[in-house]
Amino acid sequence: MTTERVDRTDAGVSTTKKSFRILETLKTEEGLTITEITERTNLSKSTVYRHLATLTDMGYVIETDGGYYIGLKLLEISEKTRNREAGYTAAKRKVFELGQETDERAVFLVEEGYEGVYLHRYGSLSDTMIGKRRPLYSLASGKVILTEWDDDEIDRYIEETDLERHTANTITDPDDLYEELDQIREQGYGINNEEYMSGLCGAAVPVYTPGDDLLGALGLFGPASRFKEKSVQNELVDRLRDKAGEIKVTLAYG
Amino acid sequence: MTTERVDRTDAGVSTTKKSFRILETLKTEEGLTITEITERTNLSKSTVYRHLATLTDMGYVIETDGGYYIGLKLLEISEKTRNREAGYTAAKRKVFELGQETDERAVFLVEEGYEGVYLHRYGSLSDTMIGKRRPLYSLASGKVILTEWDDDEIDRYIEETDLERHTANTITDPDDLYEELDQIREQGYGINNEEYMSGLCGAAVPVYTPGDDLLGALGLFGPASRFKEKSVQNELVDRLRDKAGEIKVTLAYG
DNA sequence: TAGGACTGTTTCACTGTACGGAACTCAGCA
DNA sequence: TGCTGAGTTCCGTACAGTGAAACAGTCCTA
Repeated sequence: MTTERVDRTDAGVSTTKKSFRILETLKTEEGLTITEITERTNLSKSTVYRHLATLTDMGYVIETDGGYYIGLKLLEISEKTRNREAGYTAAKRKVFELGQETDERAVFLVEEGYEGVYLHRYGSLSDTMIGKRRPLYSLASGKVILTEWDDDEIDRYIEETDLERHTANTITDPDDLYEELDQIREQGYGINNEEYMSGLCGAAVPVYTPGDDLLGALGLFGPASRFKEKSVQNELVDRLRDKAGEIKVTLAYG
Repeated sequence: MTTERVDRTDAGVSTTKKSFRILETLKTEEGLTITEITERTNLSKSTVYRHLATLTDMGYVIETDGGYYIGLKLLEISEKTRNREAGYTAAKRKVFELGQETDERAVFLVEEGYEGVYLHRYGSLSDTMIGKRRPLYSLASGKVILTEWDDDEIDRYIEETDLERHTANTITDPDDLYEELDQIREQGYGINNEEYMSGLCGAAVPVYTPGDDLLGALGLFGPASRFKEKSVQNELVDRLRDKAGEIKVTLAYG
């Protein structure tokens, strides 16, 4: 998965892994009891009890009405990552503006470990995508990020990633991907033509720092019915370009 | 170290604590090397190495250019907490609108463990407050939350909290706090009169679910110079009330 | 009201493992 | 060619994490 991954599974602390296994269990199902966690993790009841005691003691887990929940203290740690770059924070605001102005879903995506991670988003209230990881090759924003890498890096990416098919339109052939990236480079934006989920299209542009380093990708997506229109695409791309430019300017001149 | 630990939490896993100690070290200082973390944590180098190996293996920590960073995978877990309640997500949008419309800093605060935690915020790009914890009694939004508790709970809160003084205006006397809460209940909003940081004032209103449960508090804050004006306060409070109402409506009718 | 069926909590002996120190590799540099 | 200071690996040992089982509550049902 990640680059230059050395096999050091031997050197590790399995206790920590168990704690995180519990946390991840609580991520998918909140409000579980000790015995429920026990069933889901294949750990013994006393082990779960002890780990939860530690985690609640530290404030990372909260107990309410006999159910365990992930505490807000983790926010403090993870939020740090969302503000590592000043541009990330600037992007947050632009994502919001994009969403409000276009009434489409807007996202800001960055790469980590050869995957796309949503850092910011504007969209429906029911579902958040923040922190979710998606394959770069099947997203407009992901492909845009790929275009910024040099050839060696892209080769390595393709080698380590299997271009899994998600829809009929997913790019699964490396040559097709190279070609697609060339086109994106040429036109300056990427399009997702129902490549990750059928019925869902998107458009994205790269975001640069004042020093012209890649910060991430700014994207809009919505139902294919709307996004198929070339005129709609053009309008959205123009808007995306404006916002990406504004981020750069914000960073340069405060 | 020595024998005879007075730790009451005898049931716990200290290994997990060590892992989190490393994570918290990386929270305050990013990009540290193994030896730097060793110095800061009083753990042995091999221990730090082993913990980092596990954490990077799980993706919670990222190694780049010999420096260690907190990975975005923690976002996936912590973001869950920010969306536990549908209202939290609705509040996010309203915070943004408030910020845009008033050009002041806007926040949405909830309570956890007798502390106020910022869930959402709109403000300057340089500093994020999300996840930060503040004493309830010294914030407009915090006091608003306190008013919603019954007397027993407030008594217990005051008993367990020492009303530490932050500025000349901080409420440090329990009786004064009771009185203040009464006033807030009466007028339906809270004011922070430079009680946490001198020069900084704020206003806040409670946010309710359609079932009239307290969701959190919506607040605006800014320099005392502006917020001292009664007319300004009234205008901001009106706006806060509108937005709080909109959250309720959104939850009720989608 | 007793008893069953659940919880969560605690105890305890065992043993697996996390630990620290030291040895090792490796890179940069004088 | 050493020297320094990184990261990595090794290893014996202490001890902390472990699971099973016993214990303590609580809520039902009969």
